[in-house]
Amino acid sequence: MSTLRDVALRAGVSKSTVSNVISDVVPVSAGTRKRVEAAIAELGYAPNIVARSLRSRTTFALGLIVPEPTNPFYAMVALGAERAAHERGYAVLVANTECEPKTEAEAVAALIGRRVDGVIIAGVSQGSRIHELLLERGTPVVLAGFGAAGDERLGVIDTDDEGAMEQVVAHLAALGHRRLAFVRHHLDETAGERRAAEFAAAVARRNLQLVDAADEPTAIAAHNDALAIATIDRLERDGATVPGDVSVVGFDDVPLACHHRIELTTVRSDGREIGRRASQLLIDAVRAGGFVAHREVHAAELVVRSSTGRCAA
Amino acid sequence: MSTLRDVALRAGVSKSTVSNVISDVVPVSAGTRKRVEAAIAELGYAPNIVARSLRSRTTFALGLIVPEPTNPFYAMVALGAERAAHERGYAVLVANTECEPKTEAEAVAALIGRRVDGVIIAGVSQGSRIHELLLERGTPVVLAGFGAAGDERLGVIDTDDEGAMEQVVAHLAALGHRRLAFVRHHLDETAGERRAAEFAAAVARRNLQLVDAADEPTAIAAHNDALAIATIDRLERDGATVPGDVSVVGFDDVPLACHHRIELTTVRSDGREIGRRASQLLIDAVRAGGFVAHREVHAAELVVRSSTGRCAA
DNA sequence: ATGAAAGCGCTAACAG
DNA sequence: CTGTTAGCGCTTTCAT
Repeated sequence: MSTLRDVALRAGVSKSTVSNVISDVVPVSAGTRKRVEAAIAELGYAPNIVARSLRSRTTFALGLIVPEPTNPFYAMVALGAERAAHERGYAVLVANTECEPKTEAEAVAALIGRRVDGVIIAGVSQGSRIHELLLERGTPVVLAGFGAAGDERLGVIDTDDEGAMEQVVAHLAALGHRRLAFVRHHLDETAGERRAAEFAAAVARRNLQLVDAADEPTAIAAHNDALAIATIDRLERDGATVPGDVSVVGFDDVPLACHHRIELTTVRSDGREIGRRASQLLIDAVRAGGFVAHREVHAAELVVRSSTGRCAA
Repeated sequence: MSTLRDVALRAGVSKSTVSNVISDVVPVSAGTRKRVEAAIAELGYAPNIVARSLRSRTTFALGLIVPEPTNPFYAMVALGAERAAHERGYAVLVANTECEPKTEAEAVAALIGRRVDGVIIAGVSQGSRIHELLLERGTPVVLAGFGAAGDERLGVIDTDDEGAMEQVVAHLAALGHRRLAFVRHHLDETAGERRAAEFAAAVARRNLQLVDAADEPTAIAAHNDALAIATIDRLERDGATVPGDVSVVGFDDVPLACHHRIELTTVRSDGREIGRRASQLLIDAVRAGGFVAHREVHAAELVVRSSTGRCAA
């Protein structure tokens, strides 16, 4: 593997000159530039980013913490974040935590060791303090797809759970439902916490009844589509019909939600855009040498299909 | 951010001694070790992996090229690979290519620049030569979840497409189907190519008819579950029934395949295990300082559900 | 416009 | 068992 030195020797110039033609910030005469470029091509030289990182004290690498890679929503967030990062010359170190606090801690330690310039967190276990650890170290952090109280230095690209749950409950109320339940994922995600709370708040605003899923609700909202579909499965295996006996609403609008055998009423959120935006804001902050310190909320839209219907009760 | 030097100063020892207690390969007296560990803890010191990489000429980082992060199968491969890598202290740089040759090329260039110790390719566009580029540079490569002709130096963790397609066609033939079709993904994946070929071969072995999907087959096998489910959708929207008029078989056994409204007959493959194994073999090869040069085929099992039935024709 | 020299933070001989 | 020394490959003043 050839180095700057090899290229310099071959082109008959100094290392600094080669560095200058590559970085293209200090002027270089047309002639030497040609010679250097020829040498680079002949040797198949590729700058060693590791050495550059050590010297420049920035790695041009971002960390990405994903709670459930299997959930298409997070896959989209990761996709958007990763593509946007690469477009700007940043690499992405991915850590899938499956919401296990131990794995989260290890992931953060690894990212710190590798001196990533910033970290995108797409989801964490409840009560996790990993973002604080990072901020304390001076590493900018952006939360993608969920919110968090607190630290001003944090970047937050959030989904409008409040607005979404308001739409969901309004829709169900309009269909005559009065006994509503919310089902959450088994994983300890912070996102689930808030979404459930917003649902409960919307239910309370309308003086409807919030019941347990096992307690014969006429409508159930799920934390995500996978869970909604599993809920339909369970209900129908138990002999109930959807939406005849019970209406079900999902969240995310995964590709399969529109399948005509499912026709899931759900909330559409644009994971890819959230990921892209998170990456963009993070890189802007890194370049400016500061934290992200910015919050924005992305609208989520209710998509009514056939898993919800008039309340029979 | 404190460095080795800071720790050494604080503990009143040399940098090498600190390095020795960290790497734990050269013996260090219990007393100095205590003092050094105390200093590390007090300073919150975390070794700079970038510097270590530069010096040791290995980055403890793997590249992972994913064609479609949205497909749960690839998500599982990525999950398995990433977790196995982290367990062994390796970081993972992910590049989602969406099977675009240009993106693939950029991803490989980025991985080379960052001097990853090895690369896992979970899928590439047809005719891609990126693995050769990597091997030429001396970087070990393993293909996860698909095969490729050629290079002895390659590692290949493959799915048994031949056996799988044999099972699929045997199942369909036993149900009386004689006009069979295979539908592929729009993306130019190399995997799709071979699976279609193995399907065609199995059909030919039984003297059945291979027809176009538009040409009224009584059974359709799809390259993956998403496609199979989309096919069911299309058929039923067009007024056909599944499996009444047409039987449909998928591939992968994604979580939703077993939903009772879908009950997709499909082939189960263990993406997570394939990813895990790919990582493991790659790291073994990296440590041994050579290429992977190993192929293995993971069995895939037909799971019969209700999207296939007796041929009505 | 180009070159010489210093050093990012670490590991690895080699002495002692 | 511990310290000294010499770089890994690059960028970056600072001269020239």
